[in-house]
Amino acid sequence: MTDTISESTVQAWTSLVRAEQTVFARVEEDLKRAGFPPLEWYDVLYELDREPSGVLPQAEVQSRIMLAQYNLCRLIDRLQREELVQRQPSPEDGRSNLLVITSKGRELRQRMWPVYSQAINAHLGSHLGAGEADKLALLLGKLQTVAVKERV
Amino acid sequence: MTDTISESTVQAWTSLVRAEQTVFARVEEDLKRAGFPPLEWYDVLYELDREPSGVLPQAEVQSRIMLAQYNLCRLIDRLQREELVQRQPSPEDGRSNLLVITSKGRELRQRMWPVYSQAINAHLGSHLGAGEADKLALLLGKLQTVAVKERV
DNA sequence: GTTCTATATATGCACTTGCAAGCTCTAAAA
DNA sequence: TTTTAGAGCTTGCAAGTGCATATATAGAAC
Repeated sequence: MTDTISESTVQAWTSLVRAEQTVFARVEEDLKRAGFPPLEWYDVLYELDREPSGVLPQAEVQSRIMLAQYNLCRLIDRLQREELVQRQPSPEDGRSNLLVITSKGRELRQRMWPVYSQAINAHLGSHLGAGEADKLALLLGKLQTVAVKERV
Repeated sequence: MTDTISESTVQAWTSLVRAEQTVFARVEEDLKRAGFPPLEWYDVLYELDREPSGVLPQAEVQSRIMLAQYNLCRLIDRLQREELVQRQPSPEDGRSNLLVITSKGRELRQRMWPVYSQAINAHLGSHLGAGEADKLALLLGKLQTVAVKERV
């Protein structure tokens, strides 16, 4: 691999970081202003609420969202303290927790969505013309390739 | 504004957040593995090193990078502790600091760049074909519009 | 010149995060 | 069956962050 990097790549990198951080901060600000918790709370509630049973092993949630294990653990502590989810010992694997969303948790997620979706529209959707959102998602998808074997 | 959001917009949002966070984490991991500090350190050193004089008011650095005021303040504390920058009272404005990069600071930035650029290539550039980086940067640029007057 | 408002920076406190290490249980090896 | 490796989760501690507020200076209004 050469030691040089194209101007285009640098440009893509900086605009990626700046755009994401800007938009993310604005969306989260809107949620906060409406009295809602941070987005990671939503992420967990979303994964559980999506399951008809409302139940998932903690490790499964772990694998779906972007949080280090110890951070998820402590996030669950907070959610549990607010009675949005519960931890239950897994009957199948003695090491594992099952996470169960409560009705209060489902209800919170449901109340958050209108504010959340509107914020996404305002800070992202409204800046893109027809077809541009799809193009953007397509390009960003190429960066997502699962990094197996990166751990040399 | 309607209460609905297009599937494309949601898709753009999720891929934006996931792509950025993934790539960012990988790049920073490479830097850390090479024994270097976090990217925000680079950002500050970069802005100063870019000035031939190596001097900028703290507020100016503030406006160029994405950090809250109090976070920049404490980041400068750390940089100063490592003798990478110095704070000097501004002769023109008694409230203001001038930040001065030291030779140690310039040298660190210079040593970081090869690792940094290679990481950007590995985790971003290499995933994109010819022209795609430009297209991506263009689309992301549309999200960047300065949010004046958002502070109602 | 005094007062009032705004800008630039810093800090105490509570909360969150990263790291390293721990505990408990599973599954494979011996 | 005992040992060993390791998966899943938790936790103590140090470091970083957000919030509200404090300090100091600048500039405008009076």
